[in-house]
Amino acid sequence: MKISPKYNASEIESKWYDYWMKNNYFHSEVDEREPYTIVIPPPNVTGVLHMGHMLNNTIQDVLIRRARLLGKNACWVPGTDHASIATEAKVVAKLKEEGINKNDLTREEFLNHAFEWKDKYGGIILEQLKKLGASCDWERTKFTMDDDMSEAVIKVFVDLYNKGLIYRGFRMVNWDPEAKTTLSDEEVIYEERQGNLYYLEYDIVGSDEKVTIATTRPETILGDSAICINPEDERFTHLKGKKAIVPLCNREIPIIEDSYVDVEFGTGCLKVTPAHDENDKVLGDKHNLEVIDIFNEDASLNSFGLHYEGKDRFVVRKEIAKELEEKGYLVKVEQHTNKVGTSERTKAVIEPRLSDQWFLKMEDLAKPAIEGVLGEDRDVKLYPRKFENTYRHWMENIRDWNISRQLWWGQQIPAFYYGDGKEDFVVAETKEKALELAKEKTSNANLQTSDLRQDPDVLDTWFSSWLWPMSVFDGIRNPENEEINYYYPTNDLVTGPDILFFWVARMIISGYEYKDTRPFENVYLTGLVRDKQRRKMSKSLGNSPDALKLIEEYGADGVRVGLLLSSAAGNDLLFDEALCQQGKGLGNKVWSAFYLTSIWEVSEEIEQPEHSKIAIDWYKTKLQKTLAEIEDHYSKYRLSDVIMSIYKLINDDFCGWLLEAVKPAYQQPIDKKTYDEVIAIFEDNLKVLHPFMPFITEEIWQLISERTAEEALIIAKYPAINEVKDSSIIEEFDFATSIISGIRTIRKEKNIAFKEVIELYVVNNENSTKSFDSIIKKLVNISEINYVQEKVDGASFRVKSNEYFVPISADSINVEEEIKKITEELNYTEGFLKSVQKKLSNERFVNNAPEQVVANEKKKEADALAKIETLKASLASLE
RNA sequence: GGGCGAAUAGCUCAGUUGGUUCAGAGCACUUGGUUUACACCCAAGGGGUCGGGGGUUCGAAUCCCUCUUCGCCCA
Repeated sequence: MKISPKYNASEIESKWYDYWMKNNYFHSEVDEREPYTIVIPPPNVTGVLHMGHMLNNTIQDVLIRRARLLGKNACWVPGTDHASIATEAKVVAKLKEEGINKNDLTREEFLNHAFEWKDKYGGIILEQLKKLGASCDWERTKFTMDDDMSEAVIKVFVDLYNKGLIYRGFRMVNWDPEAKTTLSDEEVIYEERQGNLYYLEYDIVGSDEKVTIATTRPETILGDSAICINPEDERFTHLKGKKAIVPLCNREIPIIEDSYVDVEFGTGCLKVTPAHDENDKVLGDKHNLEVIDIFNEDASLNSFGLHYEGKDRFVVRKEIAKELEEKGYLVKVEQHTNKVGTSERTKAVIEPRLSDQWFLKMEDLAKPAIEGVLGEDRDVKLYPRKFENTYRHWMENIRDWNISRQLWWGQQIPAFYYGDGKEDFVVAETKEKALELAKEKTSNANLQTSDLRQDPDVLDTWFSSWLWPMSVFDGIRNPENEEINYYYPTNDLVTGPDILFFWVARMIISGYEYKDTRPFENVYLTGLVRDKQRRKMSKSLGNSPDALKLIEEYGADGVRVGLLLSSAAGNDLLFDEALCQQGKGLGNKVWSAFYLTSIWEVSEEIEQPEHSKIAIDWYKTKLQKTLAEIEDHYSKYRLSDVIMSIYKLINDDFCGWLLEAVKPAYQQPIDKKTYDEVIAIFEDNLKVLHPFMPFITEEIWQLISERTAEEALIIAKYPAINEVKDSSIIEEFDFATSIISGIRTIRKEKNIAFKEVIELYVVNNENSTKSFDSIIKKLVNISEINYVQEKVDGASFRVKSNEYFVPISADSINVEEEIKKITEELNYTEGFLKSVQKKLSNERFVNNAPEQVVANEKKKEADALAKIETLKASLASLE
């Protein structure tokens, strides 16, 4: 068959993806083989592919394809996440564009719009993953709001409630005034903001004294319920037991004492606003203070805001500062930098707010998950291990999880209210069951479903995704079904460290709670993808390359290799398109090597030449050694080292040395034995490379010979890995390459063209093997290698104590230069010898160092001595 | 403010129990090379006080102390 000398990625990639799909290689069914399972971290249903996904999913695909080649039953479950806040925000924005206000819609109408949106844009990202080559089992695609998935979520909620782990609490929560919802602590991003520190004077009741406090939020004085001083602080002793008057609203508030107050900060005197600050809330509870909430749900002021009622908090901050100044309460204003919590989704400044929420008690649930990861047997292993510390810190300080969200998009909380009392509700999977429970609880047999009002809030998205590894196999609803028993626990999880707590830790918690086992064995935490300036890639910066364009330009194979080349687990990846170029370069290299073999004419007539036989023997050993190395890297999840090893194997060893060694002269045929062996070796290389570059390897595999569907590369058998017992051939080969390098250097220095045949003379002090002579002769165009006892006139170089000579015409020999070169080498070697001997003459070294180390130093000494002999002899003959 | 981690070549990073991987890889750079598979190529080469200082040791990139700078998480 005629092979094109150039490789065209885009045509070939879609061809093979279709072929794999058609033959159903990605699909997995329960069978007798060992399973290998990965569940995808479900991307947001409305998301588009970005660099982080590309990295993530390439890693997963490498692991899955490798498992497939190793003969395991590989199952990669794809899917998407309903991402309640993000998706609802997008739908609200889209409706707004159409002139529709969410508040004018019923819940049902809104959800119809949302599902319409989801059906239209949902899953685009999964289509994009196909372009990358992701070999997911698409028949298993799940969505966190599929009916069965939602059922599982509700079932778990009810179960946890019945176990007494879910409770309703009036708590300080993070309130997003723009989305009008609570956020979990993890969804709040703290940003450093430049603000002001306002120093305000409060009058003291019944005296002319005043007290000055410092605050960053003057608008909250209207919610003040105390002034707090440190009991140790002598500056304020005189205020103990007195009362202060809040400016503007003229309310009297007590002056309390608590050691919580930092005497160094501000004036050492604190105003307490329990409704609007978490620490103040704690103080308030302790000292039994009044709670005065001055905000509406959009963070504008309510009636406690006096004449500021209805105005936004930031407007009020400016205006009230002005009023306070005019009325003489404002002493001074200082510049002050503080950390402000903002919403991850809407970017709005979050407001601590007291509200009714649902919470999950975490402390006891977390215990098995702490033991699982940090216990001695490391039931769940994190890669890289440095994240164990972060995990420990979080898990040991875990707080109850606020699982309710004031949204419509998501699983509605299955709590049903039948009255106005705080405890007038029941929790059940369906309204019918709820009615029964409510009848029981109230002893009112006349209750109707219409008397029940379901809690309007939905559950936090993570409350559905924490079940993901179980629920995709229906393990919650049917805990003993065949699939969950076969595929669960899954093997590897690949995700970013930014969701170690949001998601990974919670899956581990739910796994131990509901299956009494880990959800996965290994967690590979990838780094974040950053640009060359180390900035996080983001839409707003516009520094994220278009993923699909990259694939178009470099091919999916090239992009995959490019991404993995520089991404050690847990390290951020500084993305540079040049890496994709390197990936594409490897593809070209492989293709071009294949093209070379395709144009050879094969002859059964000729014998296998010596140089081919040796080169093939060497490569086979080298391959075994590299396979073992690769195995080791895989076991440590060091994929960038795996691809680097493969890169060097193919680029340097296979193309650079083996093919050069066996390549017949121009337009000469190659012997059949060598050809067959080279092709077999090529096939092994393709198998090793396949997980990283699935497309080009399958293409070449199928071009090498006609294959049936059962013989496709994607399901081929990975090369056997045998222990290398004798690696002397590799050492001998390395010695030969040093000789080849030496000759190349001489050719370059002396301007001897490659096509000019030269002779080589050797003084073989090392008594090194001659078996590589044929290869040396071929690779550096030498007519004859002559073994001699004495130095020969010409250019020279040394490998260990061996000396090599290339005779050249007398006028191009510069004796002085030769002497200088040899003298330098001699000086260096003598210096080296001296340091070695110094070590060896140190009694404490010889007595304390391990035998192996001492023996090695002795060998270094002997080698150096031999080399010095050679160099001195050379010098003597030149002078 | 609390916790965790990092600093090695121009860049990105390896370097496991202190000595056989001990100063390394890839990229970038410099120089030379194309009738012979690949210029998306090949070859040769330069380049680092292992962040600073101190200590332990026969021996330190590696262990300890300290300082500096940076990153991440949490409050």
